[in-house]
Amino acid sequence: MKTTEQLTDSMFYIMAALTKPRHGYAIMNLIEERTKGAITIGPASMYTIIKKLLKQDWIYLYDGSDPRRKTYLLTQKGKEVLEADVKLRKLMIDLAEMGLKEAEE
Amino acid sequence: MKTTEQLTDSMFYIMAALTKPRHGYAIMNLIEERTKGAITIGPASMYTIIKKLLKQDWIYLYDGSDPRRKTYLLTQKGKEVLEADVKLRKLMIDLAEMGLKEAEE
DNA sequence: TATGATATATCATTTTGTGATATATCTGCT
DNA sequence: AGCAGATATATCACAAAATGATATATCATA
Repeated sequence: MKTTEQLTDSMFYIMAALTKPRHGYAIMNLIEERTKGAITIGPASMYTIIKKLLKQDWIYLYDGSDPRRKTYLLTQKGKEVLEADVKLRKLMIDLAEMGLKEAEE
Repeated sequence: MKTTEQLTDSMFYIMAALTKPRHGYAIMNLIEERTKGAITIGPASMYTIIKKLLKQDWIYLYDGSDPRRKTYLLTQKGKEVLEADVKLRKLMIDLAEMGLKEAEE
């Protein structure tokens, strides 16, 4: 799938959680809670993706004073990328729903 | 990312197009058109994923009489999987939007 | 003082996605 | 008739992404 700059699902979920400063472990729990366990991101994925997001400058280390609780936050650029992604995702969801409705008739 | 049975983005896009009988090439074009080129799925991804969806019984060969135009359609199971996925995706989008709104204040 | 929760990290493997390429038909143009 | 470009499917070899397993260390509490 090629896009202007589309996020993978995991990236999306993590970035969606980083509109507020949070650390990796908190994000994992947040996602699990909010989706009632339907979506789980384990530590391997979590920290791998955080690294990637840092490299892209979509998130930054908000508070690293305590190495056991490093919080991250979206950069301006990251916020924009997330916003654009939300739009695209909404579009595809609308289309899927339209199709599903039709299919029921 | 572990989920009950979460679709990857590409799977989602393709399945969303298969609420009506369509063949691979048509799906590629449809996705490109509908997203104004923002999302592109090339032939390699397309036919690889179709195979996978067939194996999962989420789609089936709707009309294979013309080998140059094989149309596929969601199975009942596939429809259910897609519906569940739409719900999850909507949930995460809502959360992302909520966060983004907060972040602007 | 042991147990479970909190927290981060990485390696090796698996899973997923894709660029390149091949093949063949069909349509419209000259 | 001959050719170009669109239509359509397919696969291989590689790249990118995600993850299970594992390791490490701290903190709370029973």
